[in-house]
Amino acid sequence: MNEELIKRATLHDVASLSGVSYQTVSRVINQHPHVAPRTRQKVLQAISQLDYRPNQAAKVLATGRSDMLQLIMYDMRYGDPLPPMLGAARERGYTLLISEINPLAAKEEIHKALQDVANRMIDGLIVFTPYQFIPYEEMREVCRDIPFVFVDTDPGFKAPSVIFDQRHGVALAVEHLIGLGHRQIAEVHGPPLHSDARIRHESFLTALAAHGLEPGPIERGEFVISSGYNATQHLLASDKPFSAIFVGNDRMALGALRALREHGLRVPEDVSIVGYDDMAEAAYFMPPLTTVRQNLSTLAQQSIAYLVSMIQDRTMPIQQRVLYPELIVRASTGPLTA
Amino acid sequence: MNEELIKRATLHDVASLSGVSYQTVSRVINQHPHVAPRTRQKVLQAISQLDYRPNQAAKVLATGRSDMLQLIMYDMRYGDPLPPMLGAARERGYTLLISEINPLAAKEEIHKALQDVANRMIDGLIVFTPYQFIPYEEMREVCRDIPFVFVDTDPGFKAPSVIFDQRHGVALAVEHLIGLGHRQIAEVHGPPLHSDARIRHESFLTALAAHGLEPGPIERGEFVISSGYNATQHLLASDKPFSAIFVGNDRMALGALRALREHGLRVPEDVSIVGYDDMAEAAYFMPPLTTVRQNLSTLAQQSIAYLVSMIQDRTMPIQQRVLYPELIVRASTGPLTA
DNA sequence: ATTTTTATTGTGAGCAGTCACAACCTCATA
DNA sequence: TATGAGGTTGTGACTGCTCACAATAAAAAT
Repeated sequence: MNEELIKRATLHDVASLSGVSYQTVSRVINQHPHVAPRTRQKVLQAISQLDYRPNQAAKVLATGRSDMLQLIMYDMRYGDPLPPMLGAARERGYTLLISEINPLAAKEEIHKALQDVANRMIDGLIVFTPYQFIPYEEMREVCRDIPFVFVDTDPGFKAPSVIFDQRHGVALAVEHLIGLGHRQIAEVHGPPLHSDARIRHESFLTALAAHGLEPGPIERGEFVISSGYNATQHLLASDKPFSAIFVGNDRMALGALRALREHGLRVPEDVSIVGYDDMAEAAYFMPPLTTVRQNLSTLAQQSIAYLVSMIQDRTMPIQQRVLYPELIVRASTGPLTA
Repeated sequence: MNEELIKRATLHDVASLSGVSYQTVSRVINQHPHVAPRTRQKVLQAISQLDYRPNQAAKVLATGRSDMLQLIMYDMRYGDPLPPMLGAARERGYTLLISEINPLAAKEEIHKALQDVANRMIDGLIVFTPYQFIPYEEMREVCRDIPFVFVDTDPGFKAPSVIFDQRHGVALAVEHLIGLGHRQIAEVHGPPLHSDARIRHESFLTALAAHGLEPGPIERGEFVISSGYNATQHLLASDKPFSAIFVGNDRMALGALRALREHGLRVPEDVSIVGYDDMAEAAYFMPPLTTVRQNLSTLAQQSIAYLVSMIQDRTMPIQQRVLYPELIVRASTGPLTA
């Protein structure tokens, strides 16, 4: 009764049990046409009898394809894009594997990590890191012939990429504030190494300049809640007045709300606040946050679609697909009160 | 100059270039001892000259090991446990792959998804789904000889598992409220199919009973913000009075805070609130949320450690490792005011 | 100097599939 | 009845690596 050592059934086991060749079994498994219904039946019967499961590693080795895509993220706690990415991949018949990489790590370490990924016989790679952490040519070299798409990287980056036009998003936010009468607009931006943070910051200055306005006080945060809190305290301590704050992401905006409240300032009566990202909680902040939403479903769809088309057609030209964000107006912004 | 079709170098290419056998090359790659330094040098030289990269699929096929673990989550948006899990796996020399499964899907679909995972030549599986979605024996059958650990499942579930003693966590929360003088405690619990939600709910009733108290009004939510908001409105509409609410998770607590505020009730002066999970934002709620924290690092460490020990020793007995949560007291709870 | 030990290398046979090709069988058509 | 067309099956040669074993060389012990 010692069934410990029963080996997994292979294609050949199934073949000999059902009295056909291994090739025929392979055909049945891969849904090839040109298999007689009766034969197929026999094979399927043998498969279930032996509880046969095809060995993926062997398949990958033989075909050179794995039907797996890998998504590389820079921070797993920011999980919002994951469900749409998984969905988009699945829709196209791919399994999406997810892993993390630290874009601020030493160059060698990054290379090692990327090579590791590239060797795992993956059909394509999505690099979701708003850090310009590796040049295109270097990436090509590391990845060999594995196609990859950058997501959320710099505009104008000459590499396969899908991005949001954050300049546009920031302009929407700033114009909204200006439309409400605000002229002295402060800013809390994120870490400059973070592409999104840098672009949003630059766009903020550009947008103000386009309207002939000088920026109000500016502080730097790190995209985490506490840094938004601290930065806002610094804003309040500065002698430059302001009636609104543009905050680089929603998380920091949450910190900003607390700082203002502790200072006895009401939002939006005393200070208006605009965030960025429209995270799930933003609608439930006190008050609900006006913010810029980027449609992550679209982003995921486009990224996967682009990647898959590169897999299928190696001559696919490099392009940058640009998507547009939208402004979500809630209660954290209001007209300037004299 | 057509370098399109350069094939990837193989072990044999390296071998012939460096004038040794393929086996020796293999030894160099796998850091085996018993390779003469000079030989190793020659081989390494050839490897870098050919830019050789070992083919993982072939390795997996030949060894039957992949040095990969897979983590199955039920909801990717809940990304908090991911970083510690990735770290814990990496520390032990494993790459962690992450994927999602819908525990409420049809049984067949779940089986298919699990088989898919199991066939991918993975060394071990962590199932992080607080849903009793598959019996132990069935899971064994699907996974064959691949070890797996359930995380965050029911206490007393006879399967390899790592859980938090939520009964204890809830008791801490309830006793905290009772200690503040509260006697009429309402509850917003999560969906009963969700193990955590159910256990927290049951523990809430038990904890009250242990102190001879009747529960206040009880509403059901779905663990998302809006449901906490709605449920709390229902609580307020009921005729049962209460001075505190125990909310099944922090997200719903956020909704509850808004509902109370809109109702003109102050927290904690009029109503105290305790949440569960201690999500990153909880400290920045208005007011900062008193909640129950579960140390996810410890959870990750223990899960991976247990899984790895099962991989290394197939006779490892089934056990359930129980960890303890702690109460984090913030400003959302205060003494009962007559 | 001879034996034993130990370090270093090479050989055959897998691992579990796929692909390209060839061979066979029908069946309808000329 | 012969002839192709096409559906159906089988064969050989791969995919790139590791394992167990054997063979050799060098060093240590007798």
